[in-house]
Order: sequence, then structure tokens, then C-alpha cells
Amino acid sequence: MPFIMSELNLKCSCEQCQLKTLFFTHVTADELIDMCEIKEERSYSKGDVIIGEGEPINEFLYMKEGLVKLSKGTFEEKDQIISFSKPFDFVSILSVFSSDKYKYSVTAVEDSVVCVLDLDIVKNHAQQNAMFTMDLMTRVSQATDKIVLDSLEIKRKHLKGRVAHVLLYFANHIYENNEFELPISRREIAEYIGMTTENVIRTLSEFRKDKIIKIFGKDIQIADKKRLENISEFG
Amino acid sequence: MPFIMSELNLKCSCEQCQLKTLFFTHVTADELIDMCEIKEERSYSKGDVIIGEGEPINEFLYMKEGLVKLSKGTFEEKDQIISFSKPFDFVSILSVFSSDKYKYSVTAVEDSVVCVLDLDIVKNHAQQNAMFTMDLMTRVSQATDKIVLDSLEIKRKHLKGRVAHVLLYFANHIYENNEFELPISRREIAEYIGMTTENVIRTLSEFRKDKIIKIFGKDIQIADKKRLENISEFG
DNA sequence: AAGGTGTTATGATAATTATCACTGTGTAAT
DNA sequence: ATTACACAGTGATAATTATCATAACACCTT
Repeated sequence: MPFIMSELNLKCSCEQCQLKTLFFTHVTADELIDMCEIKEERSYSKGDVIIGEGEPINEFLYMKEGLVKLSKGTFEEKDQIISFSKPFDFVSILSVFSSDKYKYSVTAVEDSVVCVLDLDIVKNHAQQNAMFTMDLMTRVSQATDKIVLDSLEIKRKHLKGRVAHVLLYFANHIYENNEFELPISRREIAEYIGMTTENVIRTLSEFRKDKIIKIFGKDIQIADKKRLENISEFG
Repeated sequence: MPFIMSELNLKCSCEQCQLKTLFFTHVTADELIDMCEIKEERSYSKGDVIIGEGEPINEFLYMKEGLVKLSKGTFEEKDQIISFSKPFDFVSILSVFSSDKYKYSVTAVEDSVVCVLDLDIVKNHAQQNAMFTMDLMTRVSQATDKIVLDSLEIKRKHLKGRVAHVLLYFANHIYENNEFELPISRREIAEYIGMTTENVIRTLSEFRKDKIIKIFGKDIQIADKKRLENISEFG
């Protein structure tokens, strides 16, 4: 086992890789090396489109570094942002097992590195190894669950609550820090929470005037977290 | 095989049962009979709570007859309706494979019959039969995909568009008829589309005045579908 | 250096939606 | 029969949010 592990680490060295864990737990060592051999890492710059809506699905994507957004275009020019994926999340949660074409786009909002596996190979493993598939399904379900819950959360709030929600989301779940650089524009926040850009900006300004946050361009510092949480919950 | 099938039909006689298909396609005949033996059918009256939010998950539910709503309570008394499940849908799509407690409630909005399987037994099959699990995952993904897509659709529309969307949803996807009895109250429509009850009522009245629909209490007749579709799409 | 483009920002006004208030209506419970 | 209660409906008003206009600024491109 130790030998195998060091072998693996040559190709799959990411400590926290859930994908590796998933394979390692359920797949024989030989197959595992195989997966690490065939996986490809792709780097993207902020703004790059990783997956375009409507493209055929033939790969399985996994976040290694950075941050991406999942979005859907409307018949107007406005996009709707569905969710964000950070390292060790499956990017390919939606559509991959339910359709042959992506129903959403994936775009890098930070410089990102993505692990790419051929989908047929993943499906092959899945068809042969039930425990692996069970585990995969659990993770897919958890991810979609989060999306649905988050969407409900946002839906029941007003403008201010929604903006507060987004700020807390980045602080708590993405950066784990009350001070961070916003990876997205005000317009993208608006697309995420379903409000207009102007109102997002106005709300941020208001939070600044009320000394709840400090703003230096894209840099945000949460100064009064209690109050922000209160606005998110009840405002 | 013919013998087996007739055996099965004694216990699992529903022609269109996807659950049976799922088991039948991937599980040996013996196991299949087993599943049909152990499944339990439960009947509920309109208004009955089938699953309460927070309850432990130990069963797998499948719709045989009727219509149920999936909803989540908020800290206020207002509920949020997430989706509806009709015959041959999995009710247990959300949470079942991602949590040990239901994050949502399931309530009958019509008299309903639900097929119930012990979740451990389903999971056992899933852990032993990869093709079965793959298939299950595909269906689970398709169901959650629909929920996310529907939620985005509703989100990008205004009041009138949302009400039109709901009417078309029931006409096209649930009843497959332009005339139907609304299974839910105006308040529940409001909880589904995230607007107030008064505004839902007002909008329905307006549609009636504009001769787009006819209303006789709960009975709705879509009189001008083109216009309703137009409102749903652009209004 | 000049021009174009996108982002942030703010104000005034219009549109949309919520809230409150009140009226029925039907139905279940006592 | 009478109360209670949820539901349907309508109007007036308040609150919320969108739209339009304008400006400053950064960042490309040429």
C-alpha cells in the first residue's frame, strides 16, 4: 500500500482531492493509477469560458484551483448565475448524468485549474463499481441539494438581505475570511441574486455608509458581521 | 420470462411504473419479485403530510397516483413550494442520498398513492448493482435538473409571467389539458412563485378580464393559450 | 494621446409588488 | 344556529425595485 500511494502521488498529488479519494476508496489500485494517468489538468484565466451552454458533454470536470461560476443565458442578454464551484467541488454536477448537452455554462471567475476525466471512463467505472457510483451519487446529490437550498434562501429575501447573503457566502464559504477580494463584478452579483446592477451597487454603498462593510474597489472588508448576518436573515 | 412477468404483475401491476422498470432492467428476476413483495402502498388524502421536514430518512418514495408538493418552511409562517411530483416521479429525489434527515416536507395536494420501499433495501441493491445505481443516478439527476431549471425560469419572470407559467405548467405537464381543476390554493401558487396571495388573485382576475382564462372557483380553462404563452415568455 | 468599452456610482422617476383593510363565501366544528 | 376559520376577491396606499440618465474612472486598443 505505501508503495502504491507514493506511485500515485507522482500523478495525483493533491492532498484534499475528493476525486482521488472517491476512486481510491472504491477502485482497485491498478485502476486508480489508471485514472491518475489519464486525468488531464487544464488551466484557465479569469473570464475564460470553460464550458459553453449547449456543448456536448464528454468530460467530467473537477475543481483543483480557483473559482468558477455556473450560469445560464436567457433570451435577453442577461445571464443568470446558478452557483459557484470552488476547489474539491465537482463542476459537472448538473447535466452530466442527465443530458448529453450542457444546459449551463461554466466560466472562470478566478484563474482556475480543473481536473478533466473522460466521461466515458468515469461512466465505465460507475457501471462496474456500484460502491463507487453510490458514493458519486451521494456527492452529486449533496451538491444539487446545496444549490436548491441556496436558491430558496435567496428567493425569500429582499434586496438588502440578498446582498448580505452574497457577502457572507464569499466570506464564510469561499474565502473563510471577513476580508476578501470580490471575484465578481456588481453586475454578476446582480445576476446571481436576481436584482439589477444599480441596486446592488446602491445597497453596497448603503452598507458602507452604515459602516457594516468597507469597500476599496473589489476589496471588501466586513466590519460588522453581526449586523450583516442580521440583515441577511431578516432583511 | 412470461411466467415471471405474470408473477410480477400480481404484486406490481402498474403499467408505467418506472421503479419496476428500473429494478427489472438491472436486477435479477428473483430480486425483482422480492422488491415487489416488500413494497408497500400508502394512500393519502388531499392535505395529508406525507413527510415532515426534519424527519429521519429511512424510506424511498415513489408516486403511483395523485399529486404532491415539496415544500420548505421558513422561520416565518410562510412556506416555500419547491416542486410538484406526479405519478411515476421519484418523490425522494432531494435529500435521500445526501442527508439522513429530510430538508423538505412532502404534502398531498390531491388524494395520492405512494409506493414505499425501505431505503436500506434500495441502497443495498444500489451498492451491489452498479448499472441499477447508474440508472437511478441518471433519473435523480434529471429530476433535480428540472427543479433547478424551473426555478431559474420563474426567477427571471415578473408576476404575470410567473402566474402564466404556473397555469401552463399544470395544463401541459400535470393535466395535459387546457381545462383543469387547480389542485392548490391561490396562496400555494403564491408560495410556489414567490409572490403574495393578493397579487396572484389579482393577476388571475386580470387574465379573466382579458379573456385569457375562464375561472370557476378552482376550475381553470385556458381560453387563449397563445397569449398566455406569450405572457409567460416575455411578461 | 485619443477613443472605445466596461465598471462603479448616484439621482430622479416610473413601474412593480407588498401591505393593510375590508367584504364575501363556503365549510367544518360545537 | 352560530362561531370559527381558511379561502377568494377588491381597493387604497406604502414599500420596494427597475429604469433611465449622467458622470467618473480604469483599462484596453490603435
